Amino acid sequence: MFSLDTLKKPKTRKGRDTFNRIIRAGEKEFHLLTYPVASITDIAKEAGIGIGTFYLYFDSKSSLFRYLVLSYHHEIRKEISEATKNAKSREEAERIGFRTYFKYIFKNPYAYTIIWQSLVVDKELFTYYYTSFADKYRIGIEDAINKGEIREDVSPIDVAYALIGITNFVGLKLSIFDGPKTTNKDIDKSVDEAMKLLKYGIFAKKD
Amino acid sequence: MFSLDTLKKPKTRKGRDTFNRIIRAGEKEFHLLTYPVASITDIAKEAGIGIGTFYLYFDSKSSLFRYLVLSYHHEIRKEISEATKNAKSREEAERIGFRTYFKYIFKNPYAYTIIWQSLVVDKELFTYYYTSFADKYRIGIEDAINKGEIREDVSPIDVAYALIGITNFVGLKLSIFDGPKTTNKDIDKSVDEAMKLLKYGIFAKKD
DNA sequence: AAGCAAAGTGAACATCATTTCACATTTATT
DNA sequence: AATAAATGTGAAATGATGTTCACTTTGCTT
Repeated sequence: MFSLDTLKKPKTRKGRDTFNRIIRAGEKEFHLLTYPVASITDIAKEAGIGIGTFYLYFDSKSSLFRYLVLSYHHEIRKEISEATKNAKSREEAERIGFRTYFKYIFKNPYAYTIIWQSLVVDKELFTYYYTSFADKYRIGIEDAINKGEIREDVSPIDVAYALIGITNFVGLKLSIFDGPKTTNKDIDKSVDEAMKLLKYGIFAKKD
Repeated sequence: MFSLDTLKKPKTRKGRDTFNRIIRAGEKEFHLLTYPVASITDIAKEAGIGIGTFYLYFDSKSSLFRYLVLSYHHEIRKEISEATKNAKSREEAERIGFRTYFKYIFKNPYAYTIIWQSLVVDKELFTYYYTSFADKYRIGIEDAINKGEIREDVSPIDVAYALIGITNFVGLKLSIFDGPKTTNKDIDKSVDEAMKLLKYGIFAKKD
């Protein structure tokens, strides 16, 4: 249903270079101007190509957008799954997952707003993006419950959405609101804070 | 900077009725079609008015959108602040806050997508919406820390964003992904799950 | 019932963006 | 070198859409 296929794949080095320039230009323009404002003319100009060249590789403006969102989806899942592969515990996996996610959005500063824009540009894509993400997460949580690492009395799908919410909004703060003044130290601190929440909750213990 | 003022306020019953019809039509069309696709013609048709009438009350399409987002912002804050006014503890306040928020988004099924769309339609508005929300939340958390109800070792602003993230994504699931098949019971269950997370974290205790 | 402010209208205007296409150039292959 | 395949181009066709404005209707007030 949602695939990364494009209208036409480039077959030479030159073609691949142009294709990549379109991708990079699309990211930048969609991020900076937002989808409805960014025009194909803008994107072509930023990529240093003619308008017709754009339509050599993509059907339409929306098809480029969709390609970008699906690329991020694929990459983020891949990076998190590889990074957590050798985790010794669910707790360690969660910490690495947070960290990998935050690192990713700083390595790809345009990804964040583009993914969120999908709610406006293509509601089904947005739904696919988050429901499939949540479902994968849910399965991991169920496994951890079976191994006795996560409490049995939690609802895996609710926890999945809660954790996705935490990463998304802490990520929103780090990358959009605080933006370029965010340091690696800030990222590490936010990971620590999120882990504290997962480990101890937030309330003071009565004693 | 961001105010709820409109181009012109209606002065008669008839005018107020028309104004309200524009608001309701705008909500519906922006939600169903998304901002860039929903046209003034659509909105006017849905409201049962002429196009010119629209411009009697609003400067532009974007100004109606902004009015809607700011109304939600105002209403949500008001409802939560009133509902939690007499809470006996921070824990109770958090529970009531979750519940009030979820109830609100079911009472206003179009609010959700419209607020999120502000990232695309008006980035500054989006930033204002969430940063001011987070800041208010942060202050509440700091107060609770001072009263010894929340642990001293947490970062209030990070916790604020984490909690906003939880409500937003659990709310997303309830209202957009699961949609109309969500019952009151489901809402209560999600509130319980979120509270468990805040109280105990998610990991099993080693014993 | 006159007078006036408020409310209402939609054709026409001014833009503007996506996409096509006939043609040009570059690169790979024989 | 010749030929085919791939890549590149941008003016122009096409199709909207947001907004204005000259004008009409409604309803309140005296």
